[in-house]
Amino acid sequence: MGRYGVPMQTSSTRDRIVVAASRLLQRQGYVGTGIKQIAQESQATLGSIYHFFPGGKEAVAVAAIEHGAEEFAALLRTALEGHDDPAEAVAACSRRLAEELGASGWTDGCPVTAAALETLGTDSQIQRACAAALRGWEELVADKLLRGGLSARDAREVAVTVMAALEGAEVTAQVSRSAEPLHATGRQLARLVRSYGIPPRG
Amino acid sequence: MGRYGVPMQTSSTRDRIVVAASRLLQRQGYVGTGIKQIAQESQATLGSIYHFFPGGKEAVAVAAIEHGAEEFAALLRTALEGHDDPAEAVAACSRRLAEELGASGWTDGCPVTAAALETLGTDSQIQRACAAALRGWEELVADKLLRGGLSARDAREVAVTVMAALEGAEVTAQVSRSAEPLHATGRQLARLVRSYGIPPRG
DNA sequence: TCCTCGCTAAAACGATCGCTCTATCCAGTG
DNA sequence: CACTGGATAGAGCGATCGTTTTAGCGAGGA
Repeated sequence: MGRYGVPMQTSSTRDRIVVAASRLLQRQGYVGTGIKQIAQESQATLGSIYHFFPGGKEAVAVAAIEHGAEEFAALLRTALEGHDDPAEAVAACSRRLAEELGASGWTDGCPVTAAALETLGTDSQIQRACAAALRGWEELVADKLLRGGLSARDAREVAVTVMAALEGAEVTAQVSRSAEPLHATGRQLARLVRSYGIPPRG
Repeated sequence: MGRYGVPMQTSSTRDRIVVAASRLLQRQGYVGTGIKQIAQESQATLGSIYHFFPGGKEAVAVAAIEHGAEEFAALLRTALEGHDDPAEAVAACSRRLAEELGASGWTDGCPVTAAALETLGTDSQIQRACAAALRGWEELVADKLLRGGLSARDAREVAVTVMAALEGAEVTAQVSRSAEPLHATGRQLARLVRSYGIPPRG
C-alpha cells in the first residue's frame, strides 16, 4: 500500500526489485545475474535490496522465482479456461506461450528453467521454489484434464507430459528463434489428449 | 597419439579439457563454470587451455558443447536402433535417459539446455552450437519415424515434439530428483507415435 | 651439442562479484 | 521541537572472474 492509503501506481521499491529480478533471472539465469544489475534495473540501491532481503542474492532470487511462477500460472489458467475441450485448451497454452515469447524477442521463456538447472547440485531454496512451481503448473493442467473426463491416473501422466513438452518446446523455440516448435508441439499434444476420447458435454 | 606411438590410455590434454568442460557445463551452465575450474578438473593448466583454445572460454565451451551433443546423439542412436517399432524406440530413449540421469545423481542432464538458456540474448557461437545440436537430434528421431511409416510432414512435427518433451521431462526429472517424469513422458510419447498407425512389417 | 618449438606452468592484471558498513534522509510520534 | 526507526545511498571489503604475460620444460632435427 502506497502513500495516501491508496495502491501506488508506481510499485513499491520491494516490488520493483522482485519484478526486475524475475525478468533478469529468466533471461540470464541465477549466476549470470548480479545484485548490482538488479539494483540498477529496478531503480533501487544495494542498501534497499539488502534491507528488504537480508538473505542476500538467494533470497531475492527465491522471491523473484515465486513471482515469475505465479505469472506463468496465470497465463496457463487463462489459456486453459478459454476452452471447454481439454485438447483445445492445451493447444491454446502453447499458442499463448508462442505469442509472449515472440513479443519478447525470444528472450523471456520459462521463468524457472534456467535458474533450476544452475542450482541442481545444491540444496538451495531456489531448487525448492522451482520444484514447487513445476508441481503447481502440472496441477493446473491435470485439473483441466480431469474435468475433461480423463481418469486421475491418465490426467496426471498426461499433465506431466504436457508441461514437459511445453517447457522443452519453449527452449527449442528460443534457441531457434521461431514459434514453430511451440505450434507443432501444441498440435501434437492436442492430438495426444484427444486420443483419450472426449465424453460428450451435457 | 601418445608416447611409444600407441594411443594413450589417458587422453590427450586437449581431450581432457573438452571432456571436463562438457561435464561441468551441463551441470553448472556457462557462466557458472570458471576457466580455472575446468583447468583443475581436467588436470590441465591455464596455459594449456589458452594454448589449445586461443578463443578463450567461449571457444572451450563450443568444443565442449559439440562433444556433449555427439555423446547425446550416440545415446539416442543406440536407443532408437534397438527397436523396429518407432513407438517403442521413442520409449526406449526416455528409459535410457532416465538410467543415465539417475546414475549421475540427477545432475547430468541435457548437455546444451543450460548453456543455451544463458546465452540467449547474445549472438555467441555457443548459441549456434546449441541450435545445431537440437536440429541434429530432431533429425535422428525424424528419420526413425520416417522409416516407421510416418509421412515426412508428420515425422518432422512429431520429432520436434518428442525432443522437446524429452528435454522438458529431463529437466523435470532433475528438479524432482525422480525418474518418473521421464517414464511417464516416454509412455505418452509412445502412445502419440502409435496414434499414427504402424504399417505391418514385411 | 645446440636450437627450435609444441606444450606446460604460474604469477599477476584489471574488472567485477556478493556483501558489509556507515551515513543520511524523512515521515511519524511524544 | 527532538527523537526514533524504516528506508535509501554509496564507498569499500576480500574474493574470484577471464585473460595476459613471461618463464621453463623436454623431445626431435641440424
